[in-house]
Amino acid sequence: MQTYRRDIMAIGIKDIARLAGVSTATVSRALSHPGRVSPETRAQVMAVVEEHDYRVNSFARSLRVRRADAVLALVPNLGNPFFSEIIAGIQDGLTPAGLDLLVTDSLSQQARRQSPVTHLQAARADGLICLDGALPAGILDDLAASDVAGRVVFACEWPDGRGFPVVRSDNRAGMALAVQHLVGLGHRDFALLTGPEGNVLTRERREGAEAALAQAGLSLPPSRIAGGSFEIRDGFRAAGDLMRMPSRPTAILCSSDQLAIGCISGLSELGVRVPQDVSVVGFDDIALAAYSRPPLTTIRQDRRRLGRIAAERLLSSLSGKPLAETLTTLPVEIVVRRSTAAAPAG
Amino acid sequence: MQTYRRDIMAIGIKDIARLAGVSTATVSRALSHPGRVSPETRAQVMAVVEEHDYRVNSFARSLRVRRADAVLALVPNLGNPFFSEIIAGIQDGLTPAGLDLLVTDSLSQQARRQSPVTHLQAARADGLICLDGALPAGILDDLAASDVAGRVVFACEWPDGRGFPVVRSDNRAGMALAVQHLVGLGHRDFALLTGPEGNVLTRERREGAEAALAQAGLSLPPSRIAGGSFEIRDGFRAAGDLMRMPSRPTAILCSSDQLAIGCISGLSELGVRVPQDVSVVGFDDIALAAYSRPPLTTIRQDRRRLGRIAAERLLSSLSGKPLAETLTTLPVEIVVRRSTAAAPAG
DNA sequence: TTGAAAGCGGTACCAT
DNA sequence: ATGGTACCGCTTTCAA
Repeated sequence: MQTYRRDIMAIGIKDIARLAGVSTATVSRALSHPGRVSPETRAQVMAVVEEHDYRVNSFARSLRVRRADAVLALVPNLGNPFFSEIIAGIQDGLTPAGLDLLVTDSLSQQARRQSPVTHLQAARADGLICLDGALPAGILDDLAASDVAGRVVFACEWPDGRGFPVVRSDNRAGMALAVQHLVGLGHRDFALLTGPEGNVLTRERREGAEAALAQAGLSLPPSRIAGGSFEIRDGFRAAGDLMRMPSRPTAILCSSDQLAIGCISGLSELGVRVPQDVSVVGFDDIALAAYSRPPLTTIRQDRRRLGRIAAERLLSSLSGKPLAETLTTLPVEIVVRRSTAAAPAG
Repeated sequence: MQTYRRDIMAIGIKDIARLAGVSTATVSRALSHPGRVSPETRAQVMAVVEEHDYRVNSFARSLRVRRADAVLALVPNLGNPFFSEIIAGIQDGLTPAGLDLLVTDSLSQQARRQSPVTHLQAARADGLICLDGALPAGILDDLAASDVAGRVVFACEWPDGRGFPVVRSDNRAGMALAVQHLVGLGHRDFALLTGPEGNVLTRERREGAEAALAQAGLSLPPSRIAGGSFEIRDGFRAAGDLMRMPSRPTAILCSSDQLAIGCISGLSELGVRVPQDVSVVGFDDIALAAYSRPPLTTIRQDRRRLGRIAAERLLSSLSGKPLAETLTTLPVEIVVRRSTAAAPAG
């Protein structure tokens, strides 16, 4: 397909060996196992290495040691800024171990009619961190295959009942926090803006909300559930739908900050005041949450930490240590700002 | 450093050859140059390949063909969601060519005391797309070295006077658009919120604003220039600084949407109404811009397209075609929403 | 059209 | 501590 090739021949280990007056074996050792070489030899070799700015050809090395020193992160959609923090966290976890990060999104994988498993099988990556919980069953089967086992961890999202290791935020507890906050403020009429149908986060957050509501003796009629994606525009649209109903909710639980911001925007357009008329709470605590108007009350999940921990889990799994726990649930907290207030009297 | 290795031995080309009753050469050809193999042989080989889900070991292949089929994207900061659209665009440009995307940020590169050049020299990537215009001079020297020439393109940001190929938005024209819009609305008192000191975008946008202002017979006194980063919190802070001044601006040009949103947030806290008291315009048109309160008037740059074009430029440079132009400047447009209005009488 | 075999650039075993 | 060398898995002449 491609026809180019690296033009110039980079300097190789043989050149270094010749220049330093030692064997290639010694150069290799000086570089990878400095302890196994006499200090003088090492110094000698390193001098030549520095002088010529020699770099080990990573393919030759990987071919020999059967290791890529790279991890693949699979994101549902690269264009979605929500994932950037998690990716940054993954990078944080990988960097100390000297591993590289490969990134793709599910969309372009499909475009190439490839599965992320290809990368593992083709030895391009040692492991996979998957941020997409909605992979097709066929791909999940591949991922569960023995030759790939122990090289995959899910982060943030995950597929159900597959037994993969997963690192996630405590989505249920988060929604419970939101409900309790609102109930404490006197709210009784709730609505919920959900994420996409079939998404685990959608389900967990909904169930978390329903459970907490039930505990307060409240419930969520189907007519009070709207949404269908995590995106702003759907929050905007849902606000209209909700306000058009005969009995209006006084509190809206949103499954993402984007949804919440869109919702508030929609409410404003309709002349509904937040938080005087209705309170809204988000989920995620994205950077903008503190600066939207009004500043958003939301559930903070530490996405960077989530990414880092996922990377660390994968790394220890790769080095053969069995994971202490398959399911790691990170705590969340509520950040009360000004999009929530006491329920309007009446 | 790492001690793990891929546990199982994946099936190799020799196995396929044996199973199909042909030589490895034929298997290789059947896979890479189907035309050079008889239809029967090809079918025979492909059957075995499919059956065992065989994948070419990419390292062995890359070692042999001296090509990585991967491109490295260097982002200043992976955690910054601003870049995700560009990355997605790069992916768009790479996918049709079958190339993989490696991603790192400048921060973790430094942490590893590596330069992106290492990836190129170590043959891990065929080319580099750099979104960081503020690389240290030493690294830029490396990038300019002959053995790396033609394998680098800058996108969005770029270093000055180095002659690297760059793909960017028309930052000056964008600011000019903003100024003209505001001048048309009767504004005479401008302020500018800039990005970080030393950043090219900061400079281009400032110069664009100043030039357009000059053309309208207006100017921007130093006291009316604030900012110092593209981030929300600095927009928030700058709003305070600006409003504390004896003579207040009626229009604030922001070098990013983040800055604009922070600024509006800060103004609101001070009781200053947008757009009745002051108009503010952003730059970028991020997804949230349309949904902030008030919806943000801003300069739209097509970040996805920018990424895609950068990838395409790199690809053609890698395949030896000289670039038609070193500097590619993409058009921007103004999106008028509701954060701008006629200057208050007075 | 097909096969034999020589590497690609390292690493690590086995001697010394 | 060091060197010789087989080999990692694939691609690509070169011959047949």
